[in-house]
Amino acid sequence: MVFMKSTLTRKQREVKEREGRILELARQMIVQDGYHGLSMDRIAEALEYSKGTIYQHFSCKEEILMALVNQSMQRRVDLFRRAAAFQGRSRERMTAIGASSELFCQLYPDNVHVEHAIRITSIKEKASEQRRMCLERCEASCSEIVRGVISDAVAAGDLAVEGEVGVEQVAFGLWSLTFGGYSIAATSPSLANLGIHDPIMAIRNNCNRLLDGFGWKPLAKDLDLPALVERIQRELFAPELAQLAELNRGRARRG
Amino acid sequence: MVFMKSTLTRKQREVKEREGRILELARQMIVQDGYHGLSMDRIAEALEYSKGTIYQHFSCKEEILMALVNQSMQRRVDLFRRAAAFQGRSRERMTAIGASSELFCQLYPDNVHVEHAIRITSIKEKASEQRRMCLERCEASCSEIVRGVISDAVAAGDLAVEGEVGVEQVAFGLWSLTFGGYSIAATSPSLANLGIHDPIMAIRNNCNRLLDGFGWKPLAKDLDLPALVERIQRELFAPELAQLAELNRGRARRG
DNA sequence: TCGTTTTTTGACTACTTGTCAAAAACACAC
DNA sequence: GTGTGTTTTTGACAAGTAGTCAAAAAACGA
Repeated sequence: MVFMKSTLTRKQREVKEREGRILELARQMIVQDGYHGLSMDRIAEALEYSKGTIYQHFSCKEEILMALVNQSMQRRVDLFRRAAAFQGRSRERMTAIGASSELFCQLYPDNVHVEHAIRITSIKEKASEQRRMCLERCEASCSEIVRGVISDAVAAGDLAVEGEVGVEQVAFGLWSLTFGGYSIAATSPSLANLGIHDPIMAIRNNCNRLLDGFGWKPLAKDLDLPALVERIQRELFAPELAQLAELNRGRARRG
Repeated sequence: MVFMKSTLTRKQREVKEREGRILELARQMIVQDGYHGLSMDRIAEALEYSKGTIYQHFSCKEEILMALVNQSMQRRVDLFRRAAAFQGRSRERMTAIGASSELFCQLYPDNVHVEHAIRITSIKEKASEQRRMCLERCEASCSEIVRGVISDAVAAGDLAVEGEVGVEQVAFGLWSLTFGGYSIAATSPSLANLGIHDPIMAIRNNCNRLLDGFGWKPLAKDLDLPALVERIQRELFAPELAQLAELNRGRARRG
């Protein structure tokens, strides 16, 4: 076949669509019963295909995990990129990245579980080179975007790096704080008992304290952060906010 | 038997000793191949007991995980308690807790993996009420110790809490930063490529930046932190330091 | 030495991932 | 429609898990 009516044959589209359904179901399974709840047998049964067909899409369980995490990570990179392009001072741009991170975690709450899963077992080793590279590229992109903003801050004289503190130190601090915070929030059911009722705001606040500690100007007290975040959301992430509102409406309806 | 020669019969001691061997082996398995590498069959085979005997000690895999984590957590509580008793200003005492945390992670590096594992699958649900309670008590103890020092700081006027910032907020910040930092350090092999060559020092530095951001006096710049940490280690954790040195010597010899 | 209690065993069930030869579905020429 | 070659789908199969339980073995007490 030299040329095709569409970019894909009917069959190919069908297969693609099935792949999506597999991933969707896998995501649900992981959310419900954790990594252990993900079973190739049950996927095949639920989708009314034989196991062999599922294995034609994903050569092992780990491939599904990696596909899921890559799906999310690509969206995260997109959000980060748009955030870093925010017009303003370096600290405002970093606030935009923070806002995009919050949005990401709210839009794709399942992702926390999946990301946890790939960090535990030796999943990366079993997955294909291709999928591993994809994840690495996404992570590198995120890291680079963040470090870019930090470097800009240094260049603009808003942030002083000296001695032990380097661009990487700041990036690692933010990464630890957000990754740790969201992980705890997702896996510690009794966080409210410990006095944290709004984890997202708590994490946002902690990030700002950390940046203040690094002396990144303007300091939090010199910014109207609520207004800034509101503006960022409005200017950069209007579609995502609408999507989130829709999602919450659906959740409220369901229970 | 109304009274016994020893507190335990010979048989009971034998059983206790075996339980220790099971846990030791399980820990090794988890370190080597992650949660997936832990197999009841293989434990039985390696220890030359039948599976049934292993199941007499631990009714399921999750019980082993929980036993391991409890083992570590009890040691952590002990370290935290001793750290909080350090004589000095509130921030110095918090530095002592930080030092104890560093020590803990170095003495029991396997624990990071185990703690990760119990956070992922629904292990807590499957484990016995007893073991679950034990873990909860340990976590509560750690949290309480940290919050105690923070409260003391507030009472002494070294730290101002107002508005959104409460004692819990500071505690959550430190928890996120250390948990996240050590998790990333343990599971991201390429951290050095990202410019972080000494994760422990990086995490320590970040914690101090965060506390500076909260305005916890004396600020890092007004303290001789290296000297303080050295003093804390010498005064409070001499035995653990020796243990660690021994451990490192062993590691150096092996590889 | 013998009966009783406790401990240990390994075959068993029910599940998992992953493979692969054979069967079914499909595409296409005539 | 019919025949033919290719692709896709299937489900029985191997090899490995967790956990159970009746029966065998060991320990104990008299």
